[in-house]
Amino acid sequence: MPELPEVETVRRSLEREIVGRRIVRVEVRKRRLRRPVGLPAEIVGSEIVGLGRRGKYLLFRTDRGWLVVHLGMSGTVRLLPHPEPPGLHDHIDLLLSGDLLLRYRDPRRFGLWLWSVEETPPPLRTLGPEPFELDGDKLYRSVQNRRRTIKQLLLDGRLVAGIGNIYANEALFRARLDPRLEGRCLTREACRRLVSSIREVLEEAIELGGTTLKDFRNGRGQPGKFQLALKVYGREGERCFRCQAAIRKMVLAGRSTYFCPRCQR
DNA sequence: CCGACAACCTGTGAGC
DNA sequence: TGCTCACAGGTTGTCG
Repeated sequence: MPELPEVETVRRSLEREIVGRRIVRVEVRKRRLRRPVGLPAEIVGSEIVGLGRRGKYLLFRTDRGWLVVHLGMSGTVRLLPHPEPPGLHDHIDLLLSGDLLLRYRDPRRFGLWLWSVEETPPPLRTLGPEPFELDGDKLYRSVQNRRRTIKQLLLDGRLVAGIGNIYANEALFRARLDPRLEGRCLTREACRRLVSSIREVLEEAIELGGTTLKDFRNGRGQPGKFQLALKVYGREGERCFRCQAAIRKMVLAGRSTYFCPRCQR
């Protein structure tokens, strides 16, 4: 579910409410996520002093360390002003001072919760630059010898952080690049165009509160609106908004790939 | 080093 | 209606 714009949307929706509060109680009802949830006793009593994001990771900065959260495919975090009994798949609760409850739900359990005393624990160490810190020349250097397709390369977090399947498809459409092109086939010019397209699409998506295909919600339970602005994702057989050709769908490295066969070359 | 693929989970919708 | 199967927004480990 959540790619960079969705995680940023969640971050913004939570920040004001939670910064300055203490973590009063932690309840883990299901430890088995992507990795077993390990939250030390030290976390209880800590104060949340900031909420950041790196790629698709949410970073709760406390006065004692970092709580690192990844939402996986189906994770959601929401704030409940009044405690209510947990539902199926509500795996983790953080009770914050002032009786605010931060509740984590994750049906597929691909999410990640870990505590770290450093800002950059292992899963973040291999992450590539934020898309907003990337430039065309840097992207060009990292794809120029690669035989994998540009679509696969965009999905590789070691190259650039935060881009998932929806926005990889959308950025390639905007840059008018065929997702099947091998990385080494891209010109410097194409890389510059692609980086601009990535930035644009991510910024617009953040502006619209992310994409809600099905169950994405921000911390206040509100859906995003960017699904209304998608140009190719999920539009197989429909007309290209630019040239009217039929949008095609194919599977690339196991992921659904949508593109306009006429515009993207 | 690189790339392909399986694995980790549950829910849902299509097709029969 | 009910069953089975493929697929879904992500990451990581293994193997060749």
